Amino acid sequence: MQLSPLHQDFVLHFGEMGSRWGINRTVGQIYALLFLSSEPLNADQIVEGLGFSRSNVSMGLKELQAWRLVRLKHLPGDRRDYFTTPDDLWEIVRTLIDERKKREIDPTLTKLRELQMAAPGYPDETYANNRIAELTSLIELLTGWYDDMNSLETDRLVQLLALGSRVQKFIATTEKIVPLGRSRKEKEKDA
Amino acid sequence: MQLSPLHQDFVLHFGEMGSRWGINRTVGQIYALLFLSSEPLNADQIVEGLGFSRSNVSMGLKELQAWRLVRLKHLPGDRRDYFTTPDDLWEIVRTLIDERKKREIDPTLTKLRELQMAAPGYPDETYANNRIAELTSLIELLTGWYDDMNSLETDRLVQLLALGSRVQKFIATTEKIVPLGRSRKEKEKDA
DNA sequence: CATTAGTTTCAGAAATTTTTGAAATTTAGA
DNA sequence: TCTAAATTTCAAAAATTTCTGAAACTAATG
Repeated sequence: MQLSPLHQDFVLHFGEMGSRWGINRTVGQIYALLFLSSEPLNADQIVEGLGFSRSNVSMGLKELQAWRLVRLKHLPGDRRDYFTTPDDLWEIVRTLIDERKKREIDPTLTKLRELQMAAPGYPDETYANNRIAELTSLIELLTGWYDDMNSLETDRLVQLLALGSRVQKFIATTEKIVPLGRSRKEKEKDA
Repeated sequence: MQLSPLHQDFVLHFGEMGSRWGINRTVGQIYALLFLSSEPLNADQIVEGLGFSRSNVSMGLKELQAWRLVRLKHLPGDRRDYFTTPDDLWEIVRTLIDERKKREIDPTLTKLRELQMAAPGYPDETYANNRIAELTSLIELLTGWYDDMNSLETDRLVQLLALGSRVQKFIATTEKIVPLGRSRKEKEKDA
């Protein structure tokens, strides 16, 4: 399979960007190829298209599966594995963010909480302990918000994204009419 | 300067995570050390604390400056460069996201737009062209939303984050009373 | 149960990135 | 302008990551 110039360009770009996204060139290119392909592809077709060794492609596919970024398909009367990317781009985005959060943020949050537990053992390091506490609650706010938004249906999510910072103004102007109800939980926290 | 166990633990963690965040171990550790330090540090103090070579620290500091993640300070009567991280964590988060966006997303958006321009030249590749168009508008929605949110003052931003997906419900219930005004621009687009 | 198409593993080769020490450059003040 | 402290550059060494080909493994089918 000879790649068209369009595919070529797209695939090479994703390969180059791969390293910035914390995946390698091979994985980036394989994903790009699958992303543009209307039909599922098997490992040999990928080898043909990209010119990597068979084993490299196998590794790459394994990594993409670990990231939950590709789906495995089987064609009738063919026992080879075929791979696709989800049709729904929002599903891809959600997976991508979930997995990056899992790899890049969760371990740090765990470590920060652990350090915070140990803080009384370092009574002289007030500044450092404060920084750690501040960082922890900031990350907790952000990840909590993310979990919350992630629970929305895509349509609702898109609606909010399109609204952008105007929600702010919206809330401000309507608050006089319909007071912004904070949850009971929050009020108790403050009290 | 011998690092306390608290510093040690924090610094080593950031070093390890560095590779997942697209920076290297040295850079991660230098940043962590500066982050916990109440006072600005000069290169030699960092060398002492972390045990890297002087030149490695110099490179690392240069990279952190390229990321706009450290500030340069000068103490009176001392011509060495001293470095700190901003007191305000939100400033750090904003810089971090801006820079990652610049490195990880903007180049791809540029490439996607370029490919989209060229689409009429590939009339047979309908599926690929559609995928590219869809991906472009999704990324544009996300980055547009981000730019918008980024323009908010921190207090407002925190308010919205704390509210989370409840804005959704809030909008839904109040819309009957105060209709959700889409901007004129948007209405014209639809027409 | 032997064959064979398909896939994975793994040790070493190749490529890339990180780290270092020595030399070069910069700059503030004598 | 000269000196010396401070910093940066750069080529090579060290470490790490990626990639390959050969061998091992797996499982469907005759």
